Amino acid sequence: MSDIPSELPDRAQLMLRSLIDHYVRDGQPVGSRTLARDAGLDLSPATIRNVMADLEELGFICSPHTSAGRVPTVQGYRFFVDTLLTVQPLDSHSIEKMRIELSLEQSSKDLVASASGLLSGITHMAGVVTLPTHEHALFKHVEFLPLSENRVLAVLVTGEDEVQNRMLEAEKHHSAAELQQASNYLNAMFAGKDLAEVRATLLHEMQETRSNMNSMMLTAMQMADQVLEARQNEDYVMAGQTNLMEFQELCDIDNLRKLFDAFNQKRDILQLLDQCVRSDGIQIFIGDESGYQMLDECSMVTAPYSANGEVLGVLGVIGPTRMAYDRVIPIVDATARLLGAALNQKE
Amino acid sequence: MSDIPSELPDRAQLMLRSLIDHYVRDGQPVGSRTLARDAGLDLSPATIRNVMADLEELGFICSPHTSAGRVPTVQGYRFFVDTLLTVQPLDSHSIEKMRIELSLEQSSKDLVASASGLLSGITHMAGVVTLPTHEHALFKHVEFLPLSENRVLAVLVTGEDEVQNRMLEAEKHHSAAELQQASNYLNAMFAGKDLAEVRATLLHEMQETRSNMNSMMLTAMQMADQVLEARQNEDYVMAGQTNLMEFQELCDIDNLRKLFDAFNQKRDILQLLDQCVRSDGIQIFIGDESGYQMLDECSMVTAPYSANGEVLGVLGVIGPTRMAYDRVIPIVDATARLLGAALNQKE
DNA sequence: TGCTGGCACTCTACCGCTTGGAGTGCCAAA
DNA sequence: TTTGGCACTCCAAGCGGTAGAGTGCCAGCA
Repeated sequence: MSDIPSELPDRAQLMLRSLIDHYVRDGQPVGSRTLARDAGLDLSPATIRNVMADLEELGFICSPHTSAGRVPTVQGYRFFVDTLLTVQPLDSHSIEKMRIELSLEQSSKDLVASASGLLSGITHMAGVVTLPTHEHALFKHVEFLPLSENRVLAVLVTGEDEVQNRMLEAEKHHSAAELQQASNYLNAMFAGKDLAEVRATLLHEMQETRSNMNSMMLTAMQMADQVLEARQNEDYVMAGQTNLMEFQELCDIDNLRKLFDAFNQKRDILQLLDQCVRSDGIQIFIGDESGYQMLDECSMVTAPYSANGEVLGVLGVIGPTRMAYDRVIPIVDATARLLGAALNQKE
Repeated sequence: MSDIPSELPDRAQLMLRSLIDHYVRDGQPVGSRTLARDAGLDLSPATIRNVMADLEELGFICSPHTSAGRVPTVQGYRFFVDTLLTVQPLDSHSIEKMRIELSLEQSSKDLVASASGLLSGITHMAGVVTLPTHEHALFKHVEFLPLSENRVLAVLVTGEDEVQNRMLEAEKHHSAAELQQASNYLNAMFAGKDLAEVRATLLHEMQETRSNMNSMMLTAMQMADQVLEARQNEDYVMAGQTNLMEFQELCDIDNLRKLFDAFNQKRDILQLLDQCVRSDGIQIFIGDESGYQMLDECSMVTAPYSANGEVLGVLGVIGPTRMAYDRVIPIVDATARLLGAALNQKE
């Protein structure tokens, strides 16, 4: 639609930036007079109005009604974020608070919760952090315990003492001794190996050498396979949802309900977050860019976090479209790095 | 304050009941004309007004302003619930839905989630179910696994294959063999015993016979003690919180936030639910009776649920004060019984 | 050509006023 | 004891007027 957005005159860019600054600060449509006063351009309101008309034509701003000021559109924010934005360095107080909070000795699940709490606490919006995938965690130990009938409890210890339980249905009842044998076998074979590698080896072995295996080995492998198969428990931890109720523009009870339902449902949000794992670096969805109606009035700023060079998950902030991107981006960025570091340290 | 509430004339009782019926149905203050038409008393509005004045004096109803109808007060609802209410039998469709949902084979945690979902689904309000306490569950099996440094992973299997992990900090590093020995000892000693009994025995033994124990036994007991000590993970599962957004009277964004914060915080709600465990049977908090400000506009209907004659937890419904108590009470009651039965069946 | 002041215009938010409807309380009569 | 009647009160909604904010356009100026 727009002809030469990249060649938008400096003056117009400056004005757009100033307008967004203003609007983010106090949520009111910004008029030409205000902008003339504060944009630092030393132009009369009339001139400002001319430029604003141009910006409106380009789709970067619009006015709610004839005699209101202008408000940034999604495209306006997008242009701002992509080409005008200069991030504000994080204030030392916040960063210190984060560092301390995330350097406490705690399980990775607790770390994730802390990170989520920090994000929401510092930004006064909603924080969200996906649980780290264990794709590349190390197999450390597995233990099988007999339960009633054919059920077997599998306890899998990975990487840095992360523990997971899983209930398996076996084909027949196994005694504690049999199961002990099976786990010994697996532990001897796989300890210290990468989980993905373990899985691959398992599948391969089961296909290739099936006939050569004794029944104990086969049982062990089948059960291990079940344990590893079911580990796709994608999930996230969210904090500060209620912060979003403070924002005027989100206070439509109907939309608020859709939003909170989506948070509880998790499916859509997970799908969205999933898109952010791949893009390495900050990813931003502004307003309806997300494609989900309940997020039409919201923006989401995310960053993947990683340890040992492996991306483990995504974290981010959800808030109103009218958010201080220049402040939020470094916060999300820093949190991702600190969380990664904290998880790394555990290894 | 009121002199002879128990001797409230039949006619007045009938009117209060009819007024509450009306108000619950459409949320508007009820006037004398409406009541004259529908209360089935064949009296003129003027007479109705006289009686209404009495009810107002007793504190059972009040009018928002001079020329509005009357609205039940908390005391009005209380009197209604305590002495006027005749519960409506549950429609067979709902009860069947519940029975099916809760008879599926699932872990007790999932059962609790299902029950919570059912409560909110059927009542269109928020459902809440505390996790079952395991106080009286049976000790089945314990397993210790060595992790890094001095940490030990304890896996406790109770009653009907409920599994719990716990991370322990030991005083020194233990080998897998040592830990195996310890768990063997405990399993032999306590398998099949009541958890509370196990705990008591442990404490007793550790005090009395400390000097006679070998170090393995001592270690085993200390660790077992740690495992059982930290099992007070009171928690609840909630569903349908967003249903509450549909109610006009709760739509004050400020109060809504306080409410949702309380739901997330859990502490206050847990404390309230805790009061309901003791009272055997339906317990109802109407409006500010709960003592928590964020629940001033809400009522809570709860019932304890139990299996094997032991109370395991509480479940209930949270909704606006203006709720159909006669419909909600049997739902809560039935859910408690069905959940208890489902948990029972697992044993 | 670009900038500016001036001016007419538009729209919202707010205030005060009026009106209709709903419901009450009280009183006198049945 | 019940009832119809009546005066009264209050809210909600509609209406007109006004002030304020902001716009678009235009003619004049550098």
